[in-house]
Amino acid sequence: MSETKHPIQIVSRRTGLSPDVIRAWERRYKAVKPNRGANGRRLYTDNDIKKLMLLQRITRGGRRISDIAKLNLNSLEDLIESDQSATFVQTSLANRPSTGSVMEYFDGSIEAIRDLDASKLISLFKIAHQELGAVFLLEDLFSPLIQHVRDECRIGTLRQTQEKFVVELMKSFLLINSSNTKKQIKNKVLITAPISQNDNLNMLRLCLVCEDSDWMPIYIGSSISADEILFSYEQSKCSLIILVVDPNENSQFLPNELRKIRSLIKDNEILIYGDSIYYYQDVVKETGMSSINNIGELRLALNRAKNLIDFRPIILHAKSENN
Amino acid sequence: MSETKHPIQIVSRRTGLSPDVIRAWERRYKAVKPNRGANGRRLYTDNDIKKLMLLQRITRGGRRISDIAKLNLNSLEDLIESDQSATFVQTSLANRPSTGSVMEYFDGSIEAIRDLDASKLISLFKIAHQELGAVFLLEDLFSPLIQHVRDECRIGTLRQTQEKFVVELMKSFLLINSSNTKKQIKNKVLITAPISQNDNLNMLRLCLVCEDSDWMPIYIGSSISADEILFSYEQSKCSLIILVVDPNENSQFLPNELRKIRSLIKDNEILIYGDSIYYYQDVVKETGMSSINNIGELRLALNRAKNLIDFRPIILHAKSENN
DNA sequence: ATTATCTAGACAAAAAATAGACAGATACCT
DNA sequence: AGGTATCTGTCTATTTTTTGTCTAGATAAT
Repeated sequence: MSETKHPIQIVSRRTGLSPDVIRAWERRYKAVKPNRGANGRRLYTDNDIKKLMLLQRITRGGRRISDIAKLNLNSLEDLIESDQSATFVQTSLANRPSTGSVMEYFDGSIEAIRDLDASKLISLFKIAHQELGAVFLLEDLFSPLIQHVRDECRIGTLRQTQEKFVVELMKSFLLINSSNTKKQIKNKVLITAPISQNDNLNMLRLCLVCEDSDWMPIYIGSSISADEILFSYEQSKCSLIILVVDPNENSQFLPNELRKIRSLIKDNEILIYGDSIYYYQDVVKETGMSSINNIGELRLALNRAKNLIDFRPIILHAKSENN
Repeated sequence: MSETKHPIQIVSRRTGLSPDVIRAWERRYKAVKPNRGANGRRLYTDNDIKKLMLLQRITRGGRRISDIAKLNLNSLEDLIESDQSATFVQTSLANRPSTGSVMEYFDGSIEAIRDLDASKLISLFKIAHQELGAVFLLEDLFSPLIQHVRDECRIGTLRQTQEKFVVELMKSFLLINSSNTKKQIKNKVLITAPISQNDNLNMLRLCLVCEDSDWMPIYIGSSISADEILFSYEQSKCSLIILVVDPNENSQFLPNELRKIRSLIKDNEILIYGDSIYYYQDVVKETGMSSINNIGELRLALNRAKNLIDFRPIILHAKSENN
């Protein structure tokens, strides 16, 4: 099958080696011996390419090309494997003394945000997370930080990009590091936002609170249509739904969307969380959802729901079986 | 059946090749042998057009026309396939020793995605990350996984929510865990996408490659306006910019946006990365940016740029001081 | 008359080859 | 440590080949 011969350009692109290097390796170490076409141009086989790719990787790992150029494919693959496993041993996490207060994290974060230095910011977050735990990380560091960045943005000291940057990182950090709890959680809660809603950071905050209240949050992101919400709710066997609404977005469709959701999910409690849900009071009442204005109310509602479910654990998903 | 014959003008329009080129390819390499009408004009069949389109794509991809002109349709399709897939899989080897465990991660991930179980998926990712390292995690697990999920989505076995779910988690995971290198990296590269572009996962993939080539990626997300890009570029003292473009999005504004960026950032090299930048060839050439088609090319460009910078380290940010 | 197409040849940019040089690392040897 | 030698990726200069484009003159179509 390897009838196809490749010109040096293609080899270069596939291997990431410059044509100069490829020729040098041939000239100096006979790493590959491509045949020539009638016109003197090199024509490489698939095996040549494979070998060059291996060589490229191994040399980037620190070996000298002269030592390995003459090896055959199998030896090279063995080599790459042993090199690979050797690097694993190296990367062990250093023990970090728990220094510093939240204030230091804050200042360090600001600096990292100013420089758009993601790795610095993340390592700060990691340390803070270890020291403070998820909830306090959010309340004591993230919240004031995002507040501060938004203020600075408004007066022009920081840029929109920097706000996006930090929000994105916080979001990802929470998403990846929030679910570290080892404790057994049985009750699941679906956290999402209907179509045209986008405040992901806030939603992740709710995830944390839920986890803190012994609920297992199922977070499926925002801008989710009614039937996707239904599907996720049934699929993950949640016993509660929290919809996050954000009045800043253009939300003329929200009332209708809420009605659609309710028509699909009839039996269960649905909480609506948002800073200013009073705009939608009427629809909320009409659809029989419970509006939640702040974290305290959320905690109360979560506990109430938990007791309710513990009381009648079986009935909840009766509906999903009719499908 | 295929009685319809096409004049050269039509062929030119359909293939994107100039009539001159089409004739030259026939004269020099007998790429196609159109019959002539009574008047001596060339009349091309649908198959001719198909072949010319394939030839066009392959030559754009770096092969020489003289090498491929005489191949038949099937060989050409194989070739385009292998070149294409080479850009995707690229670094992954056919038989890696860890295939067994990767397979387990894969199956476990599918299950977690089905259940929308974020914590399970993340802990799988974490283990895989430790075992494979960032690059192989992406190439051997994430790429096939996302491919599979998208396929399942298309045939309806998985839902849109589940695709969003896994993409979001992968994105966050990469963002948080990619920058773990301890090595000293001096050169920074800004990775972003202009307004109305959104393929974040791909961008994070580029971040990994950059890191692998000893560049420090500054990732500021997508849909960034020209002046925000300028700001980030100066603020973080990058010496290189990579713009990721995604032709799927509605991108009628892209050419103008590129011009705007170039007008703000005159002196430095700007790379454009995307699967099909051909569409924008003209603007790319006009703005003097370098188009990058695949990871191999990116590696080359990064190395070249690094050498360029090492050679003249001071001149680079002279411009930002005139402000 | 204008436009499109054809042939044949010419041209310049790009790509590839060879040989040699150079400079930053790395290794080796006092 | 310090000096020397080697390694190695890149670059230069020059030649040859490839290849897209252009020109000019002729012919046919609209």
